Amino acid sequence: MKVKSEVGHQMLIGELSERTGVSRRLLRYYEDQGLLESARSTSGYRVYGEEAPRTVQRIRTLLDMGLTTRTIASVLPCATGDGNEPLELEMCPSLLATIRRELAELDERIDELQRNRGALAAQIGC
DNA sequence: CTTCTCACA
DNA sequence: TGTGAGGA
Repeated sequence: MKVKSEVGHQMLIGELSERTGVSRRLLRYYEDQGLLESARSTSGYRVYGEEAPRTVQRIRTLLDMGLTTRTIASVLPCATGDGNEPLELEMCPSLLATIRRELAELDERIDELQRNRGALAAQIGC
């Protein structure tokens, strides 16, 4: 058996891109935003570990929840949800605060949208 | 494959 | 938030 370092599946950006369906350009962008990290090969290429595809998936689902990259950068370390559907967050006081703040901003936007909707609907007698 | 920049939706 | 292009 492998007693020492299990290197796992390392990959370059092209492979990570294919496995995740996220463009290379976007993967670099995520790294720029502090969401994704990579090691470098001797030739300067980005090298990703085997957990990278899962990390990218988590980034995608958090973006789909409407979070900004900045927020995701702080939330991501708490994300432990495995590969598929349900993202699981290891809750802690600061994460809870972040989520509550996000909900509050969402409620504010909803209120504003409802006011906009009301004003507009009134114009056609609804 | 890398970096950077400018521009744009 | 995400992309394309051009150049070193």
